[in-house]
Amino acid sequence: MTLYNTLTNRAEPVIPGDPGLVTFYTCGPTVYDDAHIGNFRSFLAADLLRRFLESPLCTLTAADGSLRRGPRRVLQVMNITDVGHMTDDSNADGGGEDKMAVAGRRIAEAKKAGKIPDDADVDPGDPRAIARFFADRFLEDAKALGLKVAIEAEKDASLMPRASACIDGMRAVISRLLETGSAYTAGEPGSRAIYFDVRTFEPYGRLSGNTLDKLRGGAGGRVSEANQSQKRHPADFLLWKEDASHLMKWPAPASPHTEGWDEGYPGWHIECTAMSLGRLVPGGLKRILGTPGNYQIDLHSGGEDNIFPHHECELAQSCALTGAPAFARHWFHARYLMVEGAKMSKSKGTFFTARDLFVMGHEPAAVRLELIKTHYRANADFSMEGLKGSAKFVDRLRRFLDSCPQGAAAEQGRVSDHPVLRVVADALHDDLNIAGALGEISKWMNETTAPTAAAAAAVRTIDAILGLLDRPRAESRETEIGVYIGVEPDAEVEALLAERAAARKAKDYARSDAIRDELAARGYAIKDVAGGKVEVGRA
RNA sequence: GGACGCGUGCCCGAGUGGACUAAGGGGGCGGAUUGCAAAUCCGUUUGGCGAAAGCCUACCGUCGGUUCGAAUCCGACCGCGUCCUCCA
Repeated sequence: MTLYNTLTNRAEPVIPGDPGLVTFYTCGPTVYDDAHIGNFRSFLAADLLRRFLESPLCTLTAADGSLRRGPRRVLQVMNITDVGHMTDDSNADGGGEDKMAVAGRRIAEAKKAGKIPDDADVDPGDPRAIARFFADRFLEDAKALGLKVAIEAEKDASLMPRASACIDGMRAVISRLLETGSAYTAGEPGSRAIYFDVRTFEPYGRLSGNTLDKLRGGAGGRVSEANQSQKRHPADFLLWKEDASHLMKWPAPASPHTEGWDEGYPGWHIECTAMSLGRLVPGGLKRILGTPGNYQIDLHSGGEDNIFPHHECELAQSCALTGAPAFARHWFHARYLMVEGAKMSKSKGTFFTARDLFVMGHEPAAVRLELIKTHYRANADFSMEGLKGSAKFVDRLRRFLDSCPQGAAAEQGRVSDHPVLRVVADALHDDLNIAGALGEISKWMNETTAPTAAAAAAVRTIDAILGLLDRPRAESRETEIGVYIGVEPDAEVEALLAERAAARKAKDYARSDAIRDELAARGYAIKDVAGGKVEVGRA
């Protein structure tokens, strides 16, 4: 399989250290608000890649150049950032208001406005409770959308580590960086800082193209003069900040340089080094700190905005820690999501969280497909029209599978040498060409008028990658006359349906059509189904 | 100023040198079905002529170039998106 590698700016074969086990770190969410569909686009792109790597359809190159067919295991870790980071733009290096504090205010306001139930178990004054609240909601959405790492984390919570639970690891890494001279301390007592010394890491800038000579310090308008002046180089980044006023704080990393320091908090980049290497390298940080070695992970993913500074800095401090020539073999970045042809915007009403869409009645499988169906390296356009198309595809896939004869249990989901699997695999091997694969699947379903048990097996093999058929569906509730899908049965609707049934019986079609219009005006779409019942959904 | 990704038909999106009069989907239009709808199925969707078979004729951001041949390779330009210490 070839995949674009941000580190080298070209599509390259994916070559894991161990062809039977791919280690994959995905930069996860910061849980001070609900994740929006743009966040999920990047997580789902990583999920699609992960599912393909696990598939029997995926062939990878081993380090010795031989080809290895799947299936294989993917050990994927996704962090949850629940340690507040600064909000004050002019003070991005430290200071400013803790994001968790802002989230607390938002929760208090949401409760007042009735958006979150009053009895919701969250204390707006407790940052840990806020983080837990949003982390739980994130996991619900992630599982609904089929993020495999979130589903697995139900059984093994270590796959989605909380930053707040990994502070010791970060402190140990920082202590080591101080010890080896990759980091230094600066500042006045009470607000001292530990910075990474970028000039000690020669390849700095290789990932993002922002090499030290090209960086235009402050071009983003987010650095403060006060902080910049105490650094040895403007690009040096924060590893630790002494700040006893911070809501979430811990003892400083142990070091001769930090004696007598007050409590503080870790910098933005260090958590991912601690959690990725800590969870993905066998033996974890203890082994890395104890025994020198070429410790690397296979894949690292995130959104395009993570490339700089986050991943550049993470790479630098990780390599400084391990002494290895590389940190992640392959860097995978998804581009931004647009909505209705433009940037997501709250004022234009094009800003959606995943749960916004679920509440609007869109099923998770359709949302998932809409978010994965565009190549990860293009700006995808999320549109309501596209979402409808995605829902249709999901329905078509379900109906197709239902029309297949049920083969022997052993046949189901077994790897088969089916022609459609070959063309789908060809597309996905080529830099994860999902749109090409979906086109082939559509064409195949059109051409297959008499599906066999082998076709069912092929669909299951494909769906293990697409992740559509196992998603939760809208609940349906039956009454005497109606079948309510994704909406609550309602007495007024019932009365209208009964009246319409009577009108139709009397062939008073003018009246029956007027009732349909009336229901549409109230936001209900109805359709007559077999057995004389009426299906009621959202318009 | 620097680094990076992208630009395809009404819309979304495959295609990366010859099978492109451009896969697949959506939408539109026509038909089957339905009291009418919805859903589903079939056909159609550059423009011109034609009752029709068909004939002529477009197109891949723009302009150049390479080539027997370009959506595909090269150059310049334009546009969209991201980053240059919050961010997927």
